[in-house]
Amino acid sequence: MPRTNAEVQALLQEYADLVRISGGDAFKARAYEKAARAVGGHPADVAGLDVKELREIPGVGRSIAEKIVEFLSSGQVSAVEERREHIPAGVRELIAIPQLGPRKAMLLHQELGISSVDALVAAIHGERLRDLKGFGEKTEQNILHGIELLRASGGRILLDAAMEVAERIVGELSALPGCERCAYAGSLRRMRDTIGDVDILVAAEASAPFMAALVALPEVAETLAHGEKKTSIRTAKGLQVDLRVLPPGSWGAGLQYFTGSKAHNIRTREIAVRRKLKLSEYGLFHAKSGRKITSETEEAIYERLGLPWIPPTLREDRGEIAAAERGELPDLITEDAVRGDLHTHTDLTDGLSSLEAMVEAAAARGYAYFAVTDHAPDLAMQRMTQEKMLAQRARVRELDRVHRGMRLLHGTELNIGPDGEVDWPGEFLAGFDICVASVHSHFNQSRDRLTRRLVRAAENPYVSVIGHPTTRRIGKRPGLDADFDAVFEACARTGTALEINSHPERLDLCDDDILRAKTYGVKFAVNSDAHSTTHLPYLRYGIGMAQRGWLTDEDVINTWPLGRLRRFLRPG
DNA sequence: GCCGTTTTCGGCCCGACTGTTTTCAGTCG
Repeated sequence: MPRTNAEVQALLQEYADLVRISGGDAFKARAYEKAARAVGGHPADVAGLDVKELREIPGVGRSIAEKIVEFLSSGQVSAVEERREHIPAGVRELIAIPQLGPRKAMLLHQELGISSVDALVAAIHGERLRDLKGFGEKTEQNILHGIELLRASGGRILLDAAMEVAERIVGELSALPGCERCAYAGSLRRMRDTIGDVDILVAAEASAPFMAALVALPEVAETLAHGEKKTSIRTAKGLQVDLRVLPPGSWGAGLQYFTGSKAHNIRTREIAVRRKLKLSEYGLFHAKSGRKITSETEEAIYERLGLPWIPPTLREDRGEIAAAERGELPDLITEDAVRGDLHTHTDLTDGLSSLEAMVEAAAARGYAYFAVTDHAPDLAMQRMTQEKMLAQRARVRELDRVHRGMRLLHGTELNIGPDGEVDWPGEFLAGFDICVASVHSHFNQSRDRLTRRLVRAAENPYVSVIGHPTTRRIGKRPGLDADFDAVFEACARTGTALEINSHPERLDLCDDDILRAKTYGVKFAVNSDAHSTTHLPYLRYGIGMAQRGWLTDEDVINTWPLGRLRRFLRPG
């Protein structure tokens, strides 16, 4: 997504929140929210568009277009500033807590003067909430639980947000004279699902110009350290970025060291010690003489430790060293190996892009096949009908004839009901090329019931893929409390694939689940769940998760040729 | 605030669940 679009999206969303908190017109708030989403999913950069061009974005009318133009020219919007004056930023933070919405947040502020999460926790412990109208003991407990959840992410941020910052900084620093190498390392290079801080490495003779360039970046809110070897900043959004400049000869050792994980590095250093060597961020040395053996590339360092190069996504001390020693590292799936996306939406339901635009964007990514899987009617807000689905199918078949290089599959994302049932009867499901089925409601059922529900969905002959199986939303909602071993076993038995949903807020299944599921012999599908053409590239994050789960092409059905995929999708 | 093949007003995605009420407001997907 272009950076400006993301900024405008955040601003419009903030305005929507502020309208809601101040008790303004709910429809007005919704209009801003809708426009925020539309700008976020708009394929072209909004920077440089005028009012007339902006109004062509669906959901953006005169008033919002003018606010966007004001933002583009001055960096702020007076209407937003005005509302910010009346509502402390801390009050808006409160609505990030699950179970706590704008009305309750405003009541807390007005009645108890609460304007931060900390103050809220103190008020709950002082049992001051239960006297408010609409609050009770149970509400206090729910809010506390929500805060725990929010804090469980430990201030870590989502993978895509960190990636965006890191790639932009790497781009800026790479362009400076004297830059021999530049890359991000750390948990971002290992593609963990959330990121604590961003580590950036530069190989250059002189460090000062790079340090100066980092602190001068526009998104820097605070400089935490500014030295010769290391400089740290914090961005306006609270993300810490550490920059280290290494002598070009130490590049490989530095990259290996700062990529981690800590546990992986401990293992590699132990191997070095056994070989009477010493490994540090400066290189691999003879323990006794201190003479340097190598430091220029990661490959050379691993080689001198008697190991093949280990992909960063495996460096978690989960058996990768032993596998490397035996020459049994998996031949990991790559994004290039993916032949098509099997879970995407259009503006027929809650997507932002038309069918035609989604198909164009998929073709541009070089896919051999592409499935359109809009929501089924039990997600009531989508107002789906059989007639709408059949009309879409007819259009998909037409487009399929036009796109000779790419086969289009017509599918749907079904809702797994409270007892494992899905939206439509078998006769209608038989008409789809692919059915993904996902849980979208009743998250708090008992463990037994949730398990039976998912198993029953896997046993449905028309269901080929279980979408975002745990339904977690990072920092917002934990995964379902079900017996997933039973679910994985059922999927293996019935030939139902488990999705690796690539949306940065989901990444579901996550790496640990994938590793466990794989032991049952399950197949997987790495999908974007795109709701806009701009979301199709999310696939890279799902691929990261799949690599962290040690998956190969063979494990993932959407790397397979179309014929083999179709046989897998066949009901039964 | 947006939108329009019932078009410049009067609708706006709908339904369920929870915890608080005693007939409903707030939150969520």
